[in-house]
Amino acid sequence: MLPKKMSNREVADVFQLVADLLQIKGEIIYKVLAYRKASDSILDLGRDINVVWREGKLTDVPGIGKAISEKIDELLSTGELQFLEKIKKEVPVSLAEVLEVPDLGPKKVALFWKEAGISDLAGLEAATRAGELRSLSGMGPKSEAKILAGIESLSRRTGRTPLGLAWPVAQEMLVLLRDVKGVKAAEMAGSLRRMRETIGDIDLLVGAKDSAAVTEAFVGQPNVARVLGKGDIKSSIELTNGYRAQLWVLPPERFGTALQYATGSKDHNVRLRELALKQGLSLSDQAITREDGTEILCATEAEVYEYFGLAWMPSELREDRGEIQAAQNGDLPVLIEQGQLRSDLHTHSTWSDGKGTIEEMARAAKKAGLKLIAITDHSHSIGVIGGMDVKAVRKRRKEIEAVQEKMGKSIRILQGVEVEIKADGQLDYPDEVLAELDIVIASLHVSLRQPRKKVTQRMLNAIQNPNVDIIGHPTGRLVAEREPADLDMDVVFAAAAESGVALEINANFKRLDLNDVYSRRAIDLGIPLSINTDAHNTDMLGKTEYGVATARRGWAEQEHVINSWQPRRLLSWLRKRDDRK
DNA sequence: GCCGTTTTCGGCCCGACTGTTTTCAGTCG
Repeated sequence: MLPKKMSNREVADVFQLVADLLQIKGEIIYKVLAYRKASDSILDLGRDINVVWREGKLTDVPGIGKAISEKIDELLSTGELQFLEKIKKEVPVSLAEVLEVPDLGPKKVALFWKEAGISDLAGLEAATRAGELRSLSGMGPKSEAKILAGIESLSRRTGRTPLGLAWPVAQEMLVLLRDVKGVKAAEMAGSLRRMRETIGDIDLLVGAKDSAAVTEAFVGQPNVARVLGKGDIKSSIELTNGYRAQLWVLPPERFGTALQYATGSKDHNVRLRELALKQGLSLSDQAITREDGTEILCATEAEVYEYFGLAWMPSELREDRGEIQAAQNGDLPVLIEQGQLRSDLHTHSTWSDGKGTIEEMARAAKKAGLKLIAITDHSHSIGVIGGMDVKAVRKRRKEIEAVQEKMGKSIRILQGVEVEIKADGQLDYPDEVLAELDIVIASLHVSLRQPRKKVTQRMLNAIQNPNVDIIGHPTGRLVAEREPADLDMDVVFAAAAESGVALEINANFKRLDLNDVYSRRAIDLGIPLSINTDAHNTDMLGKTEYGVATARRGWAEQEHVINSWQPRRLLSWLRKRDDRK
C-alpha cells in the first residue's frame, strides 16, 4: 500500500521534531539549525513538496542538501523516516513538548531527563511541585516558579496571533509610549512590522535617552498580567489576553541600527551581516563597527542600508527572498500602496448575507475614497446565508441601476455575484445568467476537504469558465484556523495564467488568501491580482491594509493589482474578458 | 547539515536578561 501523501506542513513538522530531539540529545547546534532551516524552507516553499520531489529538484530548495533531500525522499516514498525512529529510541519523543515550555531549552530539558527521569509535561509538573528539581544544578525557587507559570501559559496558548488582532494592540501601546517624556521615536518591529500573517510576540522599539520612564510606562500598562523581564534596554510583558510584548529602548542616535535589527527577519539580517563582513564591517543593533573598533551610528534605518550601498527597503520585503540582491542591482519593486486602490470588487449587500443595503454600501465605498464598487452577493446554493436565486439576481439589477442613477458619476456600481463552485464542480448559475453580469467572482465555500484531484478539478472548471473574472479567496484557508483545500496549486496557477482570470487576495485578516508566497508566484506567472475586502457591512469597506500588506510581501506593484487601475482600464479589462465568451 | 565572487573545509550573529552563580550557564530573539 502506498503511504498517505504528506503535506508541506507534515514534512516540516517531522524535521522540527528531528531538530528538537537532536538538540536535547546534545547534537552540535549547527546540525540542529540545519534541520530547522530546512523545515522553515519547506513551509515557505509556496509549492507542493511532493511535486518538487518528483521533479528531483529538492536540493534547489535553500537549506536542503544531500542528506536532508534523501530523508525527504524516504519520507515521501515510505511515509517513515528510519533516522527519526532511531533517535526516538534514544530520546523520548514526549520531551519535545517539554521543550515548548517557555524558558526551558535543550540543556535544562536534558538535565531534567537524565538527572530526574522526566520525560513529559505531566512528569515535569509533578516533579516541580514536589520540589524534586530544586537540588539540580542551576535550579532554585525562582526557576521552579517559572516552570509552573510556563506550563500554565502553555495550556493557555493558542499559537501565533493573527496580524489583524495584534496590530491594534501594538498601535495602542505605541500611542502610550510616544506620550512619555523624552521619547523621540517609537515603532513596531519584528514580524509585526514585516506584516506577517501571524505574529509571535509584539516587538516595539523606542528611541529615548533615558530608558527608565519608558520602561515603567510599558510594564505599568493596565492590561499587563505579568512582567517577564525588565532591564535597561529590554523588557517584556505578558498581557491579560495572553499576548506577549517586548520593548527595546535605545538612544535616538542608535535607533536606526536597532530598528533594522529588531525588524528582521533573522534570515534577512544574516544576509545583511554577511554583506557587512565582506566590507570589513560588523553590524549589530547598536551600530556599524569598523575593524578598528570605531562605531558608525545610524539614527535612521535608511542610513544603515545606505552605508552598505543599498536602497532602504520596505519591511514587508525583508524575508531573504532575494530583496538584498534586488537592492544591490537597483531593481527593488515599487510596492503597491493602500491609497492606490480605486475599487472594491468583492462586497455583499442585504441581498445575501451583508448587513448594508446597496445604497449604504455604495455610499460607504465613496466615503472610503473608492471610485468603483462591485456588489457581489452569494448565489443560492449557499442557502443558509440567503444566497440569491436567478430571479433575485434580476430583481437586484433594478435596484443597483436605481442607486447608480441616484448617485450619478460619483461612484460606479457593478452588477456582480460571488458564484459558488458547487461540490460537483458546477457553478451555481447557468452561463447565460453569469453572462448578464458585469463581474463574476467564483469561490469555494463547501466541501473544502475533498481529495486533491476532485477539488482541483472543481477549481479548474471555474477558472476555465469564460464568465468568471476573479477567483475569490482561492485556497479557502483561514489564518491559524483552517488548512487550505488540498488544491494542486501548480495546476491552478497554470490554468489561471492560461485563462487570464484574476486571483483574489482577500484582505480579511482571517483569510489573507492568496497568501504572500502564492501572490508572488501569481505575479511571476503574469496572473492579475485583486485585493478585496469581502465586506459584509459598511465598516469593512476600505479595510484593505492587511490585504495590501500581503500583496507587498508578495512583491506586488500597482500594475499587478486590477482594482488599483483607473475604472476605465478595469472596465476595459472586464469587457475584453467578455469577448472570450 | 548546508553552503561557497575570499571557500569543497570551516564557518554558521551575538548580545541582553535571568537566576543561579561568586564569574557563569542557559534561554531567547
